[in-house]
Parts: sequence; C-alpha cells; structure tokens
Amino acid sequence: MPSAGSEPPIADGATLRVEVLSVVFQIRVPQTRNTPDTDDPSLCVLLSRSADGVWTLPGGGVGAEETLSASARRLVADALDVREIAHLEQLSVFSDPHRVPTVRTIASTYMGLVPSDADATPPDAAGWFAVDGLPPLAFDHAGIVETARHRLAAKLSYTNIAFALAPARFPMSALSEIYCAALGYPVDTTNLLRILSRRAVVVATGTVGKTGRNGGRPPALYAFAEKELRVTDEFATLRPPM
Amino acid sequence: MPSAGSEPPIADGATLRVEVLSVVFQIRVPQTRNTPDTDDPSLCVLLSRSADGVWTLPGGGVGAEETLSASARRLVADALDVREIAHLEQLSVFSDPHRVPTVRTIASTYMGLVPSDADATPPDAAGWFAVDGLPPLAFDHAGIVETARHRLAAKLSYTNIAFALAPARFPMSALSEIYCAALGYPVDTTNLLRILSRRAVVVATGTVGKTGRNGGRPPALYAFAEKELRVTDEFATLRPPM
DNA sequence: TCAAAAGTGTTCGTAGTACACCCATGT
DNA sequence: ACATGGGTGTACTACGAACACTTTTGA
Repeated sequence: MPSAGSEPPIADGATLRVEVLSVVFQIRVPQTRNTPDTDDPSLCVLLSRSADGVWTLPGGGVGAEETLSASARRLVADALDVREIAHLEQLSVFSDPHRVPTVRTIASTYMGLVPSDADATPPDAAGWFAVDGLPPLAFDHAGIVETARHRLAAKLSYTNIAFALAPARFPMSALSEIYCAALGYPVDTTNLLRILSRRAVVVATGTVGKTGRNGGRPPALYAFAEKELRVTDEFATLRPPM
Repeated sequence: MPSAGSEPPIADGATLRVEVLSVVFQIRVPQTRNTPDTDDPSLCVLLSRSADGVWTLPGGGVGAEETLSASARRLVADALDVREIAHLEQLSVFSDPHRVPTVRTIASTYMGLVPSDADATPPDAAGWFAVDGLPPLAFDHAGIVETARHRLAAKLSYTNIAFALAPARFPMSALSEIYCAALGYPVDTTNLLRILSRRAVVVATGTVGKTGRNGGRPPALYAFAEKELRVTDEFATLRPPM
C-alpha cells in the first residue's frame, strides 16, 4: 500500500453541508419585464427571493430519509407551490470549497421541467424569469442555470425530453415554438414533425384544435408517445453492426 | 407561502456522510482470469479489496479544502498508486438512504480514464478486472460501474474522449481495438479514421511504427489533436441554422 | 376572395457504412 | 513470391435541411 502524501482533514458534519438546488424551467411568458420587446413565450427559470433580497434557485437541505431527487421535489413544491414537475434529472455537483463563503456547502443540482400549460403561479417571494437577462443571482447560481440550459438544449436533439415541456395535446406549431424558445433559434415545424414521427416520439391523436383568432386552418393535435425520458438517437455514429 | 407538508428532519453531520467513488477504466489485459478465452485487451476497472475482503470501487471522504474531483484524484492516487488519470468526469450522485446500511452515505461518483500504455500496476489490495464478469461488489458499486460504462460508450461516439484511453501515438488499428473493447462490438478501422479525421479529432504524426511480428506494412502513427474533452458532434439533429 | 395558418412533397447535401482493391514489409 | 497487415477508393444508404406548393379555415 503506497503511503499516502499528507492526508487532508476529512470534512465532518460541523463543516460540510449538502444542499439541493433545482433549476426549474417552463416555456411561458415571463412575469417580470426583463425581456421587454416580444410577448412570445420564452424559456423561463423559477427563482425565489431570499430573506436578504437576493434571487436564488429554490433549494435547501436533504431530508434524513429522502433521496436527493425526492428532496429536490419537496423543496420546489413546498416553497413555491409548483407541483407539476413532469421531469427531474440530475445535473452536476458543485463542490468548490468556497462557493458559499460562510459554511462549506456542496450543491447537488437538478433540472426540473414544467409543461407550458401548467398554471404554475408562484407566491410573492418567487417568480419566473426569462433566462436571457436574469437578475444577479446568489453565489454560483448563474453558472448552474447555464449548465441546465445547455443540458436541456442538448437533450432536445437526441431524446424525447420535450414531453415534459409540452401540454398533453398540442399542435405542431406550438411544439415548434417550445423547441425554438429552448434552443434559441427557429425550428422548421415541418421537419420537426417528420423527425419526431420517424422516431415515434410524437403521434397524431386524430383530434383537431381550434383555429387561431385571425383565421387559418385548424391544426391536428399531437401527443408524446411516452412521458418518460427515452434516448431516441443513441448512436450518432459508430453504431453497433446489423 | 404555501404551508409545507411535514418537514422531514434535515440530515445533519452526525447522520450524513459524503463519499467519493471512482470508476477507473483502462483498456488492457485483465490481471485476473475472470475472462479466460482471449488475451485481447478489454475494458478493465480498478477495484480495491476492503478490510473484510469485499471488492469495492476506490474512494473515501472529502477533504475540507478540496473539490470533489480533487478528492477523487487523491483517493485513487493515494490508495492505489495510479497517478496517470488522463480524464476525470462526474457521474451521478447515488443517494438512496439505505444504499449503505450502517450510516447514511451519499456517493458522488466519477469516471476516470487511464491510457492503455500507462504502467498502472496496483498494489496487492487492488487489481484490474474486465468489466464483463466482475466479482461481487460492495453495496451498489456494480450499478455504478454500469453507469460509467454506458457513459463511456455514449461519449465515444460524439466526443474525443478516447484521447484519454489511447497512448500519445498509436496506429489506427490500436485505436480501433480500444473502441472495440469499450463498445463491445467491432469497429471498422478504415471508417474510424475517416470519421475522426473529418472531425479533426486525430491527426497523422508523419511517423510510422514498427511492423508486427508476422510481417505486414508498417503503420502510420496518429495522435489526438487535443487532450481535453471536446464535444465533436454536438447536434445530431436540429442544428442551428447557417 | 384573400390572408393566415397548417400540411404535403421534392430536392439537395452530406455523413456514415460496407466492402473491394491496392501498397509495403518480413520471411 | 507470398502471406500479413495497413491504406485508399468507391458505391450505397439514410437522415436531415430547405423550400415550394397545396389545403383549410375565418373575415
């Protein structure tokens, strides 16, 4: 057994805190006018205002008998009255010893997604902010939001993750708007349907929606085939033979 | 503010332990004869034998002034004399309250990669095992290895992660063997070169290697253009316009 | 009948696979 | 010379992007 170098002191309970932070996204119109010009729906994050007036990601400590994901769900639901998280997944752990100056705090982070038709009205101490033009956030929370945003954009292209952002039934144009808001660039509705159909991610419901206020053909309504995350394009290259 | 349900007791220092576990991979011939038939190189994991004789992933507690990744490096290097980890990245956090029966232990896990030419000879209490046919592992460690294996296979197809498994210079046939061992199915050497060249992942060094023992043309030697992880195929679909 | 929105179809480029064929070396 | 391994070239396929054209509705 190689004798180790200097073994650093192990952080014990007195000095090590574990917190769970969640980046909760919804495609919606922001509540705050941080992005003025348009009223198109955009990618929004749920923020809560801490006691000292700083905006933070919802989060807190881990329950003794909970997994971390259960803690994340509880902390978001309890503190902010948002219970309709359709998908929750782990992001990175942030562990810089000084990311929180007072006590050494390790943050295990999650990304949560809320369907765009969910009426997720947060209480006064919270709000939905467009991810472009966030207010200053506490500690390293801004970086965590960026991580989540990247993860979401990446997964939109090779999984069915959009099931958690879309209503139960929707016209393809609405889904296209969701993709557009999350990715930050326009998406061709036509091709989106083709791609998601080929992968059996979305299926036609046979029903049609109502036409818009200025005329137009009534849209067919589609639905996601599954409401569990599924990787739909596992091997971009180097696929297994046969 | 919605009054929460029953707030569970927050796990404090007395009841909550944080450990770091690493799945360290190397493409090599296993030390143990757990896969008998062939002596082709295969994907191997570094395991260490605990005091009570059970095989475990290398790991331990977090240092007070360390990030988790620094802890992971230290724990692998100190305990097992493997210092040549060319790439280290986070995997999931495993947080089931009873994953370790005695004390509530949250495991933050990492995947580490060691180049196939590194002479990483572990001490007696450790060994390299082929991932197919591992001995019984402690707690949930077997599942953690599976997670790592999947992650590695996935990243081989859309990143340059193989830089951390290959020697500094190598013939394409050797790289092909590495991919084959990590993926579990044959990879066409010809096409591998084309793909990795187009993406500027590998470049020819201009040098040639020695021919094998039974004749054959001497191979051109290649090298990875970068030795930092880079995503080379970010958008399989829904790419940004222009 | 016209504008607006939705749906269909066509063309094009390109990445990846499979596989045949050619080259360089040791024995 | 020939076996052995390495390298080059050539179809073939399939997916996705772009975009034109047609259909269905409300005003």
